[in-house]
Amino acid sequence: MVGRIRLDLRSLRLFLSLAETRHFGRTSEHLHMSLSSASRTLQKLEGAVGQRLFDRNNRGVSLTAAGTAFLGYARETVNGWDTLVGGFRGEEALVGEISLYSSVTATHAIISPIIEQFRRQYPGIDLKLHTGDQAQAIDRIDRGSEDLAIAAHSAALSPELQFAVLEYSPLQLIAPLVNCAASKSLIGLEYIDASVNWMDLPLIVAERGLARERLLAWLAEHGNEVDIYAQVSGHEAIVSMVALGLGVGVVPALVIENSPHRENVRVLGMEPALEDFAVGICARKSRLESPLVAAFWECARASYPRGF
Amino acid sequence: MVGRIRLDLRSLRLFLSLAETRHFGRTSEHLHMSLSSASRTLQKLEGAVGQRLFDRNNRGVSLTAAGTAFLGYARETVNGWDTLVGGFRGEEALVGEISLYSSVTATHAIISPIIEQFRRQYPGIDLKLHTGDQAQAIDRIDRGSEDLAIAAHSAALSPELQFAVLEYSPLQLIAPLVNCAASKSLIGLEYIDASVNWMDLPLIVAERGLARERLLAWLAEHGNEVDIYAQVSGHEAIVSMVALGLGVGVVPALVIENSPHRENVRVLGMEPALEDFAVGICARKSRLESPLVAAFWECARASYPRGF
DNA sequence: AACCATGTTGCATATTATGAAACACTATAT
DNA sequence: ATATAGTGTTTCATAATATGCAACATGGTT
Repeated sequence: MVGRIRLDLRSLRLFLSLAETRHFGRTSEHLHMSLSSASRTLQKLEGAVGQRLFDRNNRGVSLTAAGTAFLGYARETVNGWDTLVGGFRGEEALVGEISLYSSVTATHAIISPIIEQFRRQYPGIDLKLHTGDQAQAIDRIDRGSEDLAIAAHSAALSPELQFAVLEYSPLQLIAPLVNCAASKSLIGLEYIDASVNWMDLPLIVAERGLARERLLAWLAEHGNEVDIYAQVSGHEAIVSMVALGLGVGVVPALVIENSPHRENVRVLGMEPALEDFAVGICARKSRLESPLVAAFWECARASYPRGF
Repeated sequence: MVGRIRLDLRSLRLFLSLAETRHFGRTSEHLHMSLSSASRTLQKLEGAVGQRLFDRNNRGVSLTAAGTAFLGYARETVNGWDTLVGGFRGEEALVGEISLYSSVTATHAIISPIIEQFRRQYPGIDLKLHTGDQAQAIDRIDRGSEDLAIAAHSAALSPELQFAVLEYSPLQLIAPLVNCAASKSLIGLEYIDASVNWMDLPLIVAERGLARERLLAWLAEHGNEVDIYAQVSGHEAIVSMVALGLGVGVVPALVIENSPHRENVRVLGMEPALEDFAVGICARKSRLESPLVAAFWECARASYPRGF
């Protein structure tokens, strides 16, 4: 329809997210839309307003004066809508959407009980679940492209982030059960001891993340030289490859327990043991100001009382 | 996009208009959209809100409790947008749209100078011009389907309406120049006098409206019996038919002056003369509370200083 | 010069909005 | 009891808009 002024909630949510992230890529991830669509949608909003709301350059975007003026209106309109519609749905009911990043394993093993309670208590909140390598979790939170994530606690956590441990999962070394070079090297062994020659053990490690860091630190400290056979993205893939007899690997027990291949691998002890994964939930402190994000946080706390 | 919450300005404007008119037909006219589209759009808004905003019945609609609660949010959002965007466009600038009803003739003859000034002063206001038979003008204002209209002043004007005369246009009897029965009957005559037999003059009158009323009253008072040959919608059509030699008719001078057929008709005097048309601008007093509607009203006043 | 990271644009396709026409329902007039 | 009028709803074909992939443009870094 020609001459139609286009203002809608999605445009306003895009505007608000971009004002916070100042990065089209992160905002498009956050809102689960393509970068080009985000760019186009903002251009439409700017056309309707008749002003540029953001300056763009190759380092990202920044709010213009008009954009700063628009912020108040956008917040009031979106918050007013959420409050009003939430009020219709029931006392203190919340309405809107939040995003959560998790690995496939954590989705089944950790998030399931939280989601069960969350959906019951907050039917008006739309949870956008994004799955991938948990090694990226903290980074995605840090750069604002996800509201929440399930991650392993890292010592070097930015002060802008809030972390709450839900449970601990030991890092375990797994070997294949199938007859292969690796299982032959480890025949009859329950622990990795001095008799084991690491060079005979093709090692499958994560491309990045805490499991990798802790394993490499352990190996450096114990002076063993190893043959890193493969570097893969995601613990689940490690379990698959070990099960196939391609080598040995180190993954959280949680991943083993939830793998379809768990009966094709065996756990070997390591002395000393690797430090446990402190698996928990993470969000930017600024995002926790949102009642929607806070609601999920509280459900996580309630579902894992021993964790927090 | 599934699950998308649809709130946009057009939906809000629809809601606000319907809250005022309580009639889908008038609101769809007001917003220049089809009735089915208005119905569908409101249903979408109600879906997004999760509540019925209007009860419908065969006499129209009424606000529900949820609808009443939604009113404040809708007004603030629409007014906030107009204020903000207007502010971007310049000090005191107004943004939005208004509707105006007028005959084709009045558009050229009366509205042109107003529009010229209006567009210069208020580039942010979108004027929706709706043309048709001016006899419907007052009715359309009365039932809320137009913001403003150019109309002939009527004695029986509702107190809810505001009228301002812009100029006077005499009602004139016109006869064809072409050789036909009517022109033969009037040959050599400059005035309708006692020698004229009205039964020899096929009369073309408006279906309704002030011109018709005044003509019929005049004829009743002067005791002449007439042959009403045709009843048509719109003064412009009367001029066309008279020019074609189909009969005589009574129309405002304004219409004659602006007709492409004005050189094919001649004006005959009537003693006593019919009362002039007081052509002016009309709006509901409640609509004049809108700064946009008031802005147009002020431009009309400025363009016709002798009129108000 | 090559590469990287940012955002923009062209274009084909998917999705949604739209209006004409038919429909459903109720009140009113005959 | 039947026909008509007035209200809003639904079906369906078409128009309009949104979307994402891929290519592109630009500037900074190596």
